[in-house]
Amino acid sequence: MTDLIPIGRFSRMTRLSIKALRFYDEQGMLKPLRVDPSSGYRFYGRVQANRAEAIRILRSTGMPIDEIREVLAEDDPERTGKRLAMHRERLLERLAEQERMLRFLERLIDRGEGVMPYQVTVKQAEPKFVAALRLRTSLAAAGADVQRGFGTLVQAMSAAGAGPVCKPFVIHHEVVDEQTDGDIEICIPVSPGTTFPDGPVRAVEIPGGQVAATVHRGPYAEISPAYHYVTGWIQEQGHQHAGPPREIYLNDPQTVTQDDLLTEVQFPISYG
Amino acid sequence: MTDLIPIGRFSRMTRLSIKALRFYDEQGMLKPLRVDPSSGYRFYGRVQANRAEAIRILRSTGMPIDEIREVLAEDDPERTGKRLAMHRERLLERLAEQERMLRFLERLIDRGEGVMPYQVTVKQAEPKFVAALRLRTSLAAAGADVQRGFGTLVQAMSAAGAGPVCKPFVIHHEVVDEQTDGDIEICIPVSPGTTFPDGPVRAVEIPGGQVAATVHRGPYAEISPAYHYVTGWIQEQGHQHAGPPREIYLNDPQTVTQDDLLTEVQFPISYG
DNA sequence: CTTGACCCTCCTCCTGGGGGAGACTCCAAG
DNA sequence: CTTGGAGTCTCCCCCAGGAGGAGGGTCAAG
Repeated sequence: MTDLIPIGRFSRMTRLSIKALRFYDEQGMLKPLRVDPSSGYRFYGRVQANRAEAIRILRSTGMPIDEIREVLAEDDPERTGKRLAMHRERLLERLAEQERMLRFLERLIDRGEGVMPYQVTVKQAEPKFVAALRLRTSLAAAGADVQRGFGTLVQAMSAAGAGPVCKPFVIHHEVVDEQTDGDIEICIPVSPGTTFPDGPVRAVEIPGGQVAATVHRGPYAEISPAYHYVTGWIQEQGHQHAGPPREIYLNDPQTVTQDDLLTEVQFPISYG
Repeated sequence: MTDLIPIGRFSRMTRLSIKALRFYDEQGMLKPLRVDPSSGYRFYGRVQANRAEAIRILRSTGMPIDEIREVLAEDDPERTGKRLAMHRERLLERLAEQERMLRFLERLIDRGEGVMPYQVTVKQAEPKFVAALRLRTSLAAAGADVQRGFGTLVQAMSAAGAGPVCKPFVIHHEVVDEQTDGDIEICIPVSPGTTFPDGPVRAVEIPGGQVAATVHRGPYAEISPAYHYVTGWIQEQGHQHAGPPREIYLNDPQTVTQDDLLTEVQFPISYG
């Protein structure tokens, strides 16, 4: 009646490996209906194939064992639903992440230029008169801080009756690492002579000069290769660094997608 | 000039953990420029940040270490492109797979009926006169075999001037397991009295009777829980199996998506 | 000279099992 | 009753891709 199924047949029924079944038993998430005390043989009931299948499906979505156990232990279907929804969110996030990386790979393939598709050019940067805001930030907070910084600048500029005359940029006076925060200066070019009342926003003249530059296309988070590429190039050429690097935002995150963002990285150099 | 960067700073530059860097060194995919022979200190060059970044990105898409090593060792950009494209294909496949599972989860959530959303009903199945084709198949080949079987049946029926009078179905005379193949009978109901010339297609009368039935919604590959659910239910109720189970295809894979496929699973029973 | 920040090697641990050794156990046929 | 083959048991080691920590050497600044 309540026929008992040995592990091999149960394995074939549920398409879970024998090893996996024993593992799930050990983990307490799928205990056999009966374990023969003398031989140690595991015997499952048909009813359990059900639960086994659920485990298989959840595992195949990458849900960790502990969580599956919890999900299956949940009586309240509503809470089960919530858990599944949470897992679904996580899956979606990972999916989106992977797709971003995938598109990055695609770009690499499309250009057919190997793994590091940057071209460094040397050019003469003009001196610029800017509205500037100087602050410290960490890599993690940089995105939000720069965003807010530009907001502050735009407000101050409109109060001073000035408009942007050229692309905005950021000067990295110190290296901004993962943890260590660093000193950066957020700049929007304005017409020379513009003045600002006392406050965080100042009018500054940024000197020009020879720069080594390259353009990064893609999400801002992926910009570091561009930096490394340029610094590597400078070293190879035997040039000297001659000032803090700048990032010039060639287009607007509001109007193009992350993947099409263009950021120019400029390093002032002097011929060694 | 060729400044040497100790592992900690290089780790911050590349956002690879120190552990990971040491591991990559050991694996021979990112050897430091110089290793102090007395202290064992690793020193990297700026140029290597480049390669490190590539490794980080490839790893974040889940590419295994060995493959990254090969990709980076490739000189020919075309072959590199090919490799990346292959990896991209694999990523896409996994992505699609995960999305399928995700939709399955979604269905579970939507119904809000817990993890196993099946309802078993008992009903009286009518006897059916069918064009039948009997063959052996394995779980792996079942999809294609059944597809072809229906093709053969339809041909024979049109040759005999008969049309389908009701939904097609398949009888599982033996359990079809992962490896072991089993005996199945593919059936399309036709008007009683239809005859077929000698050949694989025969006219058969399928007896009716009491059946326990449930409907599976979703890809055919995910149907096994329905089977387990019904057999479990039959056992709980104390009924007896009274014949091989049938699958009735309620809609057409040509006209609806995999996710909306409806398959009724019927087990003939007798009250124990 | 000391102190604290770095760095080294070596060891164990994690997840989710896979592979295999060596020993029982079960069932059916001879 | 025996024998053989298939099925099962436990136990141990292995995989990727590192993380975490122990115990000890190094380096530069104060």
